[in-house]
Amino acid sequence: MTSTSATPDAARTRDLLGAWFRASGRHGLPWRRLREPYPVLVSEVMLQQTQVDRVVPYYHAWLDRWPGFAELAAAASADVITAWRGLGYNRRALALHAAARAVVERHAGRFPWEPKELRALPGVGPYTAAALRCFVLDEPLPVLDTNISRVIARLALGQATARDVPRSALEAAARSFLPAQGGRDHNLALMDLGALVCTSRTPLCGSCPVSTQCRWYASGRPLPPPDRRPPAPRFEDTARFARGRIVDRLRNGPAHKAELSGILPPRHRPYLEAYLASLQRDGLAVPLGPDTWALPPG
DNA sequence: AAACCGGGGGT
DNA sequence: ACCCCAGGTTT
Repeated sequence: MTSTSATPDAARTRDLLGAWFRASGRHGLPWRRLREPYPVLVSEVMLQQTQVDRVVPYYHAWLDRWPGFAELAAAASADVITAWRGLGYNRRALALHAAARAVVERHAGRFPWEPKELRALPGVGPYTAAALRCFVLDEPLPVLDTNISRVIARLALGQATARDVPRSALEAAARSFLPAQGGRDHNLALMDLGALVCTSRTPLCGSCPVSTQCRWYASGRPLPPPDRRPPAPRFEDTARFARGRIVDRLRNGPAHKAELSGILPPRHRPYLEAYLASLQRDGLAVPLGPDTWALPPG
């Protein structure tokens, strides 16, 4: 069939995508094309649910302070949490710290590339494990982040979003486009296309290098089915907001419970004990005395 | 499968 | 006001 085919041609799609990537990819990102696992792991964990532009300065500061697994493993938890200020999802900082210690202590400083051991590192799930092997070792693997998932859902499956597509279907479709060898530039191209052109809200199909291959474009870009989740509560009313406030105060040093209560909106104050217990469970706070709390020293 | 986990920027 | 983001872990 021709360009009116119902399904994209894999080789043609790869070629068009590759040419676009060489001309328009985000080649300036500092973690691109590095072949060592440490800086790539740092970038990947920082990029979990945090946008690229905000990660860049943190990435540089982090590598400057802790240039390798050994240095990070030797750091104090409190310093790691403090350096994470502003990135959000503070448990990721602890995971990265614990992963560095696992590499040093459990794997004798040798990065565990075997999938099972890789996935056992704290903070390394399906995406990050595939990303590390693909971007550092240049292996042809499906790498399904939110951007690539959306591109594959549209291009290969004709869906407006990846929301209702089973992961197995996304994997199979992504695999069908992979080159026989390599794969780093291919997946980076898909990722950049999703970030720069095939965006979630207002995709720029007029500027898309693979619109002629796209099933979603060919079918007139049908809208996604309506999302029928209940509306989320105001962020200021969530435990996440209160926990974030507490951790941010502890970054300045130990604090008495009365002060911690004072920095919370009144609506949260009855739950201070519960918030502190959950933070202690997560390793983000420890009691110093009966009523004084701090970041974990270890 | 669903809930939980922060914060900032874009629209 | 609402959406989005180089997800992972726990239940």
